[in-house]
Amino acid sequence: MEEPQAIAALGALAQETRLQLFRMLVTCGPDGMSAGNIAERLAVPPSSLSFHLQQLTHAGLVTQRRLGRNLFYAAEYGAMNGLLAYLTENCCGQGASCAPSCSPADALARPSTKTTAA
Amino acid sequence: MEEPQAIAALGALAQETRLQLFRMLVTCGPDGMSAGNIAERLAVPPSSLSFHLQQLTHAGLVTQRRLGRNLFYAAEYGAMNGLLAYLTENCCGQGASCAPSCSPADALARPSTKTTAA
DNA sequence: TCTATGATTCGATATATATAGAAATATCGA
DNA sequence: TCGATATTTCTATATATATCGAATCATAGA
Repeated sequence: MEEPQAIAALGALAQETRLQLFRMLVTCGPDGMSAGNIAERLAVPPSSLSFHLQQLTHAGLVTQRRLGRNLFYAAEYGAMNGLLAYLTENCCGQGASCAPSCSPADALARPSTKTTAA
Repeated sequence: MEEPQAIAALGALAQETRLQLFRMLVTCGPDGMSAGNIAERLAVPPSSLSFHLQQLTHAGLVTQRRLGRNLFYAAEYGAMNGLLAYLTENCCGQGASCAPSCSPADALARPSTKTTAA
């Protein structure tokens, strides 16, 4: 992950509603959750939610998928994995051996992303 | 680390100047760097730098220490460690075994902080 | 105490972000 | 095609953040 992407991801998560939203999507797994369902659970007006979903999507942290009338949003585990890798590499001094890797969930979600992230 | 602290840390790092600043401090080690030195290296006006240092300090990511006329700022490895732990725990599904821990640098910088951070 | 230096705080301004109602768009089922 | 539902986009507004010159504060040395 490059610096601009890392900044985008950090900024996307640095907000209460979005952090809670992302955490919820993470627990939901790859199938994700519909926008309406999210709005209800988080008690956020639809238009506000849409704004936050857009922020997360633009940062590459969530993906969108339509199912009938519903739009399902799911956590992009690879992006979070990449962010963790970036932070770990830039926080632990130069030659330190820090083990980041979110491998279980990463493998669950998308095994191919792992190479690009680091 | 709790959610509000995590949000503060994420927000503090979600800015180009501050991310670069923090990365620089990380490479500097526990001794840190004087404000003037930072300002020169990052080519940022003193007042602007002061603002960013305040943001990072308030988020607990850096510490301040006076040496004569100079104020030295150093990376707080424990805070970054805590952030990584928080993100890892909230990104990797529920029961996944993700190893975050920035232990080498944490030990290098301040072995006592480890208990408070997590 | 006076002056120079290092750094912050103040103040003003520009820009970005967050909130949310209203209108528009997309899809489904009848 | 029409109405109902799901969701977004538009629009306005409030709030927060970023920038940086000028003024202020803190320390050291003469």
